[in-house]
Amino acid sequence: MIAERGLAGLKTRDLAREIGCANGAVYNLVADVDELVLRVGSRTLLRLDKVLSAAVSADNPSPQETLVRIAIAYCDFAAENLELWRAMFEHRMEAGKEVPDWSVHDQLQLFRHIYTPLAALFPDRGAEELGITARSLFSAVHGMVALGLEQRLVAVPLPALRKEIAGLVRAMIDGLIARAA
Amino acid sequence: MIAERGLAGLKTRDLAREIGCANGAVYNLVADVDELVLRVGSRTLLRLDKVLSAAVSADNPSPQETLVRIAIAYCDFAAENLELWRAMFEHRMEAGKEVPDWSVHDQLQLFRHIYTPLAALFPDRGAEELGITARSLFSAVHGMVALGLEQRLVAVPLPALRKEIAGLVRAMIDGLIARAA
DNA sequence: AAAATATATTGAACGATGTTCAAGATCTCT
DNA sequence: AGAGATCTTGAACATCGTTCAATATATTTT
Repeated sequence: MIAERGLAGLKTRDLAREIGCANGAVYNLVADVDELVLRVGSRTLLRLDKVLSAAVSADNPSPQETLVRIAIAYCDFAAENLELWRAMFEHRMEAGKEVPDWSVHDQLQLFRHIYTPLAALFPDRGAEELGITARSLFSAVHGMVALGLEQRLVAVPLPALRKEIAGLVRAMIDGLIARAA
Repeated sequence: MIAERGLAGLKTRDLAREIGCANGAVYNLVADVDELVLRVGSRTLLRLDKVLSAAVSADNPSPQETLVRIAIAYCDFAAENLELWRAMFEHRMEAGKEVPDWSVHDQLQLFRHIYTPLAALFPDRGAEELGITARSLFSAVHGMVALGLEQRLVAVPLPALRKEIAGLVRAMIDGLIARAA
């Protein structure tokens, strides 16, 4: 239902009807909608993980090229799974509640796709520094994808967006290498 | 109320009580909450615009340095106006409704802070190409600020975030110049 | 096989929320 | 002062997520 109608289009009553049970029966499977959304998010992250792995496994590209491919694959996945992907970032917990550990874990899991090639590029750097760099790289790419796929402002065609992202990643890596030298 | 309790903490009844009028009277000032949020957003954007202007007006920095300062100022503004700033990006229109022109205009207005120094850096490029580059730069910085200020995952202290952003902007510009040569 | 216990399902009801609207109050202009 | 326009009120509506006592089903025990 999220994939078809977006996060805002997910209603427990519609969901119950689609499943074929009563309103209240939804709460036998899930504590509340927060958990439901997070569970869907984890499935989406798992599919994303496979896509990212597949994006580099074919040949053995350089760390730089690996990072570029990861970014492009991320962009493509977001475009092809727009609503599911958006739901993960649009969703906010009910006031006061924390994101459960299993969900945080599933999110952090994906950073290894960025962390590993970064570590190969900068063997001298510590784990914490690499972690921050990985987060920065991801955030920047994520921002470009998020606003690029939002039709609200300037509309950018997907091929142009992919090219922009590739340029950004290459520029960031070059910049990091230059400052390391 | 958005600044204090966040976008999700804005309720029309509380608002009416705070203003000192009946529930329904809110709708004499505003068509619906969507408009209310957008109006608040426009005020926030106006304040942001002033901050960005002030960030470069003192001396006369190079275009590169100007872009770095704009990015840092954007980060600082977001940190100091966290809920108001978040509200602008978290808010989604009611299903089927489009963002009104005056709001889109107020949003696009800010791009000149990025566009102008970019145009100085790349005088040969056309308006459309510059527009795309400006959007990319903004998206990348916005992404870093958005995820950086979100405590959910890895917590990054503000000074570290500012340094990361400055590095990203410099790297992107260097990369753009290198490819232009 | 029957009774007893545990579990699952139902759908009406609750509380919160955005929004509407007829009735009443207030203001404005002649 | 009176007529017409405008504003204000607060009850009522529709739509949500969520709860829960009653009912139905499944499992275990005797």
